[in-house]
Amino acid sequence: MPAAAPPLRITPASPLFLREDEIRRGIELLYFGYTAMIRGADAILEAQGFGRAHHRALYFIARRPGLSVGELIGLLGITKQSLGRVLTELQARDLVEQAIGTTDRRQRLLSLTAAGTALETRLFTELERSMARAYGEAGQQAVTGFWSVLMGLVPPEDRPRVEALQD
Amino acid sequence: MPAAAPPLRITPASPLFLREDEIRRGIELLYFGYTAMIRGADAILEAQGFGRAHHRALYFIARRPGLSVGELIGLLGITKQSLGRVLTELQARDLVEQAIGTTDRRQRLLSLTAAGTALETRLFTELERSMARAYGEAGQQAVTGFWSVLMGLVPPEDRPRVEALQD
DNA sequence: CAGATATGTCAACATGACTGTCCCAACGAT
DNA sequence: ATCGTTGGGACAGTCATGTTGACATATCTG
Repeated sequence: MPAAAPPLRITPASPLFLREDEIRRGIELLYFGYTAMIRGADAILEAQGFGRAHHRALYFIARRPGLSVGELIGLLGITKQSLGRVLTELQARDLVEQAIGTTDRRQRLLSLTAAGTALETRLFTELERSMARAYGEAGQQAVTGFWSVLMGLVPPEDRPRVEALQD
Repeated sequence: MPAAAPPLRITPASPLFLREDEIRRGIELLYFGYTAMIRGADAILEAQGFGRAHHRALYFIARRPGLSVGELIGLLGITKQSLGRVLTELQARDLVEQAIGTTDRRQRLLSLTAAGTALETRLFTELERSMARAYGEAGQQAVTGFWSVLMGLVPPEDRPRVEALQD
């Protein structure tokens, strides 16, 4: 059972919820909410000499162990040169390891080492703290709305890739 | 009246909506949704030789005309040196102007020129296109949930600053 | 008047993205 | 079996945007 919701006073969207004011409210909350959630992990990363780019790579490798370099590039939306540096550093620190692809031997399938899993868990726990508090304050129904709007922001052609993360 | 919602199949949050899977879903949707919304304006910015930092400054100056440099620094969460470079460039291009503070003459109150307003409007229209589509697909009630969760992500001590943007 | 505050500026540096190029190994089809 | 394509790695240079630190100036406040 979820804890009783503390009083989070949110003005509901009006029937005219496509007015500029309400659009701007969404833009601003998305900006501040996103940066607030991310910020929690920054101290851990900095202590390790890593940045947010390393975090994103760790996150998706943890989420889809055995994914190929190309798939990770697609998820992150960056170039292979940009990812290359990050991946090299994570491997040098024994947080990420590669395996030769089984069906296609050109592929390098990425996974976390035990140390990598440990770090990713610490980072995830930070994000989880923010997100769980927000979910708990807002309630189950609000969470569904939150997901709906965010998925609506993703261009339809990119949605399958996001859905595919959900097993 | 809003257009009939197209079929946006979103699995609702389960009663156990604080499980790791559902937390991860929120993290991922927040990441992909945020980047998708932002991306729309990038082409306009690049054509002008600007980046996202310029966009954020323009956005908040448009939102709160006459705000001081210190207030803008607080909203953006960056140092005055970082903002200084951005602001200098925007002023050199006659998009932003300064006025001496009325009650405190040390303050520089920022506002957009006509050209600045024109550019900000173009950029906003891009964001609005994404956001309005997402709102429309998800519906009024989902928008309220979207706002609730995002506000819950913002640390309570930072919430007044976000609320203050809503007039 | 003295100290604190708002802002500006110069310099050095770090991160993380980009483009462009070249390379090699492995796949796939002819 | 050769050949074009693909997955991945490596090197070089550049750019945007953030950081710290130090110092200057004008103005406010006690």
